[in-house]
Amino acid sequence: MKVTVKSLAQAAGVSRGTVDRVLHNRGSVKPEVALRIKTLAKEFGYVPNRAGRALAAAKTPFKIGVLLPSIGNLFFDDVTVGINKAAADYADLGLEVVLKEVQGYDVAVHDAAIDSLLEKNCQALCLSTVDAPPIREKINALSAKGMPIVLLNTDVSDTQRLCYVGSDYKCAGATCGGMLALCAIQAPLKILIVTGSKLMLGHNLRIAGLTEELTRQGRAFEVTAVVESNDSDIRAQEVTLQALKRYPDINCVYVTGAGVQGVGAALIALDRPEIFAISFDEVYTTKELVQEGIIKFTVCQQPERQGYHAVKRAYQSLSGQLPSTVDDFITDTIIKIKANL
Amino acid sequence: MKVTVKSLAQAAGVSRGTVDRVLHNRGSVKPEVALRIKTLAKEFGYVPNRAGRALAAAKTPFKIGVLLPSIGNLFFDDVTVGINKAAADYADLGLEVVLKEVQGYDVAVHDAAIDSLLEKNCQALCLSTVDAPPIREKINALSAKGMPIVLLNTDVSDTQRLCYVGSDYKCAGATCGGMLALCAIQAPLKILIVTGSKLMLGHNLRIAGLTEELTRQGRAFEVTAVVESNDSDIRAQEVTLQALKRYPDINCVYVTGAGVQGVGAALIALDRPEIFAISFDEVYTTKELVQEGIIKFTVCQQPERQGYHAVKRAYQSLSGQLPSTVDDFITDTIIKIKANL
DNA sequence: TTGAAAGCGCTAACAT
DNA sequence: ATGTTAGCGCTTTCAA
Repeated sequence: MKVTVKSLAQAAGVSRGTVDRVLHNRGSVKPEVALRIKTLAKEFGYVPNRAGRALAAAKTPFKIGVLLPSIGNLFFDDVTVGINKAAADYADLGLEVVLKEVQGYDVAVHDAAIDSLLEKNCQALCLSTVDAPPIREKINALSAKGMPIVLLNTDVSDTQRLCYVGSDYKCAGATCGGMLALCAIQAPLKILIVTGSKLMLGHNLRIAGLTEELTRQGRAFEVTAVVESNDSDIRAQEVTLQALKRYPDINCVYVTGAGVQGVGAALIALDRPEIFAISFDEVYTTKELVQEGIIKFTVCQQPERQGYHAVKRAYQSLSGQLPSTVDDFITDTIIKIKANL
Repeated sequence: MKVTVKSLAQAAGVSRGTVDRVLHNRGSVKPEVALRIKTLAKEFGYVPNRAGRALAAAKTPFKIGVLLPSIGNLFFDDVTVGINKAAADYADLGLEVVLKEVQGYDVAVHDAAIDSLLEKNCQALCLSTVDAPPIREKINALSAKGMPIVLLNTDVSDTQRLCYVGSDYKCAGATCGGMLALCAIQAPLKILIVTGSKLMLGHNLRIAGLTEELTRQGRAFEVTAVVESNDSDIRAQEVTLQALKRYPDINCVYVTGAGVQGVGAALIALDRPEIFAISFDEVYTTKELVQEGIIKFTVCQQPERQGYHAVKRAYQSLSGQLPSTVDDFITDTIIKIKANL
């Protein structure tokens, strides 16, 4: 027999209104009654019916706020596509998505952006944000109040969030290592690492993943130099040029963050097509470089799925479809070469 | 303003019952009235509300029939997982999924299986079936009657189906070619092709994709032999052993279908780890062979997503969410090596 | 051939 | 603090 608000009300000997109030912690219910109803709901395994709620609350949809540092970062275009698809898929189930886009990773900016989403009465959040104390505290405070928070693309350490939806950066790095081992340039690898920032956890994990996997496979290699691009193409080009001139025996370039186009420009300028360059993600310019053979392969993380599933998870949580603890949603680590781009 | 059955009824000057009858072609409506209502619905861009229907028709759910040749074929395990997830996701929106599993690709068996799904009053079908005239005719006849039919994993030529959900086999083959070119064994490639069946379109496309890509990249290669495994591991082991003994200079084995484990067994038996073996999909035994380094990489096709999306598409069609023509859903071509398995 | 009314599960406004 | 009621969009009787 199917468990509904009605059947719960009957079982508890109260009205449906009371059950509804208890289920949504709206107060104005005698604590003992509330407890009884909650117990019953758990016992019978009550799961709210989304169709019923969508219909009843058509004019008060669930509001999910999404924060993306997407301004000036083409990577997030695909994430946004996924978010919009989820929004469309769940629109007639009573979902409204508010998207807040910011530029870069300034803590104060992110902090303010989250506040602005809260002011708009969002009941759940999907955040692609920075791993900094003020943000961490805000996430934990909101979580403690019962707000579902999904961390998207970038996790924040030591937080009680609903779940993380994104890539396994270390696996992505290891995959690059595995590919390098497989592709077996004859000479020992002399690697130039062009990283976005030494402060970005994801970038560091990609580096660790690479070196660990090369070591695990017993491949001879050396990290000749590590330079920072600050995710800027101009800067990436400059530091790559410098490093390649200074260390002429470098035969592999590993680009952990943005700035891929800049690295490509440097390789073209120096006319060193024999250098084995690899990168992450598939923004338009990176695709072109793979097509041209400048970048040999790029390791991707299904950004569209990340956007879609972050919103889906938040919606599921709000509509009470989720168990109390949920697994993280780790997207696949996808190797793209010319042929499957 | 939102377009509902009610608003349509008002606009047409009839009752909601009449509009409903027209929208579902239930007859018993004067043709001119029916036409007027249909025109209005199109004009106003009416899209049925899934929540409303789910609630009203809770005891008469949409019934979607799924046919899989999954008995004895581990590949379909993941497809089934996806199907079940979709079934769960849409259960409270009034979806019921009937799964019919058969063994192999016998036309008569598949034909009968489809009939059995129809007898159970399925209103839409997801079929992973054979490309044979009787099946083709049945699909076209049902499609003509307005039944949404999704072809899953394997397309059937010359059919008017709703859409195809599955892999791009040629791209998968080309991806293998691209990887071989990248991985650059020094000597010219001498390839043994172990195909499932020369009658399977997918297997043939994988072969064509490989050779075309190698040619495109100007890679020296030769297809030394092509043998058939009939997707049986025992047979695959036998024919692989024979071929490798007969052509000792083969340095690459390309397994287009099932029987990967058999090929692995042959390679282990002959102790020829230097042979560059590649395969498709990631059934348990294939994963093990990749872990062991016997298979260098395997190219996968997201079977779980295929199952999920086939059901999702069929549901969307039944619930009137889809435009008149829909794109095929082509899953990604995914290279898996030891590190990202 | 058509209309009217009931009800699916839920929420919100109103009444007690 | 609790109960009652109306109604969301749709389908399905039952009448007419």
